[in-house]
Amino acid sequence: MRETYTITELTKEFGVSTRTIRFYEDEGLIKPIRRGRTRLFRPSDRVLLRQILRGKRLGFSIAEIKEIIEVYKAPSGEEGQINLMLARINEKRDELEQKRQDIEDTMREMDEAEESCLGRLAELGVSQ
Amino acid sequence: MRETYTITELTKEFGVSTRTIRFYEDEGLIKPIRRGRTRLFRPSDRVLLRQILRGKRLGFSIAEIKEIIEVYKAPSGEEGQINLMLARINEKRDELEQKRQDIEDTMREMDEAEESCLGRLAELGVSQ
DNA sequence: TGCGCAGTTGACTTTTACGTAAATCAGCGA
DNA sequence: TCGCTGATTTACGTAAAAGTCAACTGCGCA
Repeated sequence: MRETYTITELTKEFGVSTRTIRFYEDEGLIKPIRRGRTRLFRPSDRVLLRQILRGKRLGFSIAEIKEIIEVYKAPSGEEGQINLMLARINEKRDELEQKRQDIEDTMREMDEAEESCLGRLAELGVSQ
Repeated sequence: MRETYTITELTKEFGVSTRTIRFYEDEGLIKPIRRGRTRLFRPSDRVLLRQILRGKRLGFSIAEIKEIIEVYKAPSGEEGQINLMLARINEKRDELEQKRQDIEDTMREMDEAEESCLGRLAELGVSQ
């Protein structure tokens, strides 16, 4: 496992711009360490970036992704805090479940559209 | 099944503003009929609106949702057109599959976070 | 017939998530 | 020491997806 990554290494690996990565830092999503002025990304920053991009693909806003990332972090040991965190986890799970359902529904309609296309192709094949 | 719906009926049912619905019309996603100047939405428009909002929840842009809606519509009978449509369907399916995978991954991490929380709660319970 | 309400149009504004450009800096190989 | 390469900071720009506001219209009804 590498110690650190430069910003351009990460842009190449994930297909995003330096601007994007710095923007996520500004938003408080990642906190790379510095050597002088230049950023050095640890493996944990890389994991975070992967999670951020995953969240983006699912249509979560930066604010929502921030919330999700907060959830991943272990909460401070206090009982109230932990229960609050458990509640948040369930909220996020519900949102994900909704998205999962949306995907299933869309997939089903794709299947129907495909069937219809194949049916039409068959007709054309027969009539030729 | 109702014949038509007014715009406010749909805003209430789907929790969106009239501006939003008119915006989707401007973008060519729905084409309600008119009685004079006022819009009348048929059941098919309502179905379209449902599909649009589903697409939005999944993080598709209006342009992408437009593409998906095009896919639902049966293509013109020509063979080339139908094959093109089949290719598009598979593209969209791949995107959905990616999202599905992203959901699974996020769900798993949620589970881990929950485990960790429950573990901490157990520790607290024991030590009391 | 006058009022209020629901609907429409058009223009301007806002928020989010970056893109882009300019100026600056730090290391390093010739 | 020069110049290049890659990184940084600051600031302005922008596209998408609506929000907001103002002015107008038509209709049911008291």
